[in-house]
Amino acid sequence: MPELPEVETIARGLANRLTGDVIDSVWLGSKPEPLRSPAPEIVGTLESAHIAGVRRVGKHIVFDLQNGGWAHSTASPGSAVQGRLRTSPVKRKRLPGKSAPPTPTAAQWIVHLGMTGRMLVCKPDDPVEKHTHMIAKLASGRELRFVDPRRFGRLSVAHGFEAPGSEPLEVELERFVGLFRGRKTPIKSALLNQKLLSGVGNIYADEALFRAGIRPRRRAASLTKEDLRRLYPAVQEVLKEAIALGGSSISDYVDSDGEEGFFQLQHRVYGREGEPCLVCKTPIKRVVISGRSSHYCPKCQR
DNA sequence: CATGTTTCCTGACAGC
DNA sequence: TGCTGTCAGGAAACAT
Repeated sequence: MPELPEVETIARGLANRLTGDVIDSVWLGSKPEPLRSPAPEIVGTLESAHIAGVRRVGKHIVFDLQNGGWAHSTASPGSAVQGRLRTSPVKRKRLPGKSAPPTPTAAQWIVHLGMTGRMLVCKPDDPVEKHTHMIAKLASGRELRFVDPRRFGRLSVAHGFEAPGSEPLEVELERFVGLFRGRKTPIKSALLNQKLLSGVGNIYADEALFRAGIRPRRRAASLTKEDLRRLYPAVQEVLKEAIALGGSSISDYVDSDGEEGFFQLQHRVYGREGEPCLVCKTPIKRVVISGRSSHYCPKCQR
């Protein structure tokens, strides 16, 4: 399941392979769930667009596009107000005083992989996998395909896309501490809250809490400054180590080259219910917190 | 607003 | 073999 390290790995792979290419045409499947922007807007933004770069923002893959097929400035801000498309992450920041921008050439294509989403760089004659929801034909002759059996993934286009929460690898300690102030929710849930930190998922939340010696059910507000001083580097270290190993592969995740990550070999609590703690041999416990399975050592974590 | 619960999805797997 | 039920989980929707 792609969290920050997996998305980072995938985005890097896509950047290496796709930067400089051009999207010639786009095919969208018939399933509406993956689309978070109106289909015509996605197609219009992507077709003829030059891929200037690919990066990760939180758990999102962001394709930076230039010279899209549409003069995108007029994509009506009010048109998607209704119905199920209301939360399109399209945000527009117009400079006050400037008249209608003549040539806004920068747009972003945002891909969230959800649980089972994959971005595959294929040859045109590669068999099209089941649950393929999008195919972008590239000027290089290759195809970029979005495959997602469970359809928790999301596609959208935006201008000035920003994640709602702080980047875990960039946030400063003071701000990190402030994120949890006064929150009655369990620290595990707070770590998963993307509006606080963008990119931490279930695996790395459990792993970071283990390294910091903090039980997942502790109320966030109850953590001492000392607790948070341990949690802060724990989160960053676990993410960095995972990125260095290409992420974790539990079942669904494969990066854009089809390679699996290896960080799952480093998991100390996640998926180890009943197995001995690697530090003290106490059996690892599993509990459910806000519907998320959470793993911890009852002795090492307080 | 903050927080907790339900819902969306399909494939894998256990049990019969 | 084939069926049924359960589980996995990110994040939006909904309820409190």
